[in-house]
Amino acid sequence: MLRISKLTDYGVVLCSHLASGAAPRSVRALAEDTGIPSPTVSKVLKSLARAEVVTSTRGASGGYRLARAASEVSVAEIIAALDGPIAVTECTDDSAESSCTHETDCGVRTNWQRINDAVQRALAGISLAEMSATPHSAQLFQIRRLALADGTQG
Amino acid sequence: MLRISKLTDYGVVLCSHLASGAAPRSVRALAEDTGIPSPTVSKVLKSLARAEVVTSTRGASGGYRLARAASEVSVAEIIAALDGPIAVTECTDDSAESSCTHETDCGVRTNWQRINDAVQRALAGISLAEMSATPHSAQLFQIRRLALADGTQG
DNA sequence: AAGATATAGGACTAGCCTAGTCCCCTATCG
DNA sequence: CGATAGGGGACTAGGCTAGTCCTATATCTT
Repeated sequence: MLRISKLTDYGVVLCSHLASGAAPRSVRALAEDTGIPSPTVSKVLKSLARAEVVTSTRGASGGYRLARAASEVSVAEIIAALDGPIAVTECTDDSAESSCTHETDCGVRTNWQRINDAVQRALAGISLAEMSATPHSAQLFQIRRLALADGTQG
Repeated sequence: MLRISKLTDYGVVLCSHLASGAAPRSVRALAEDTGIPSPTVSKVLKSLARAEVVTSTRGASGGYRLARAASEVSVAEIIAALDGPIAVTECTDDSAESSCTHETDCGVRTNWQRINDAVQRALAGISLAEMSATPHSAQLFQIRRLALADGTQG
């Protein structure tokens, strides 16, 4: 299915909500806004905080904020924070290369790597600001930034 | 992880092997060549046959062949045959839209759809012939064809 | 015609991973 | 000092993936 996890989807939605205001928002408030159960909201934001996508403030009237401007946070970052590094196949993963014992036979491997890079590049080129854009302003969503041609022809 | 399933990976490897010759290859022979257990090889090829990516010949000296030239089979097809339609999020899937009850709130949705299309387009632009290319001929692998700019700005 | 070869289709199972929950600790504000 | 809010991690249930196996069917060879 080539599908990202639900938690990652939540992450994008939550960050998108955070992008709409500068004040820290509590887990509870975000849970109410998004309909995502609060323990799950908490879990997602904890991971995002560790990846320095969001920052947290403890104590009364604390909560979470985006660590940077929405335009400076890429979708790829959010995915990486919650789902681990983007690896389309096991071959393209950092670890566990021993599981594929016929790498020499496997001419396919290098090219999976390229596809992986391409997908990575695509997701890195999309900012949270663009993801948060309403459908009405979809014209502002420069899908052209997804173009993968740049810099991959080396 | 944004990862395709192992079966899909196998599918690409198997098709890649099939691309190297015109004669039908049996499950057993392919299993020996690739190191993939033969029941699994069988399962994968059955799915690919149903999707008309490969054709089968029964009986003695039968086996599987590519249904078309390797240059005419896209990676996206193989993924779709084995993993189902490409759907990065649940929102972008055809069915089960009821699971997301806050679609109106969710400005993110339309943009996931675009990302989905972009990934789809990327994978559709890569042929099996290109995937099968050895690393040495990697320069022939026109990653430029991954460019997603074309036709997505409507 | 008979037997060997090879796929078709589908049922079934084990194991892993995701999603979600919960608990206790620490920090900050009033 | 107490209330609020996040930090960290353990734990569990469910679903999905990967893999196996069995029987039926088609084709070739002798």
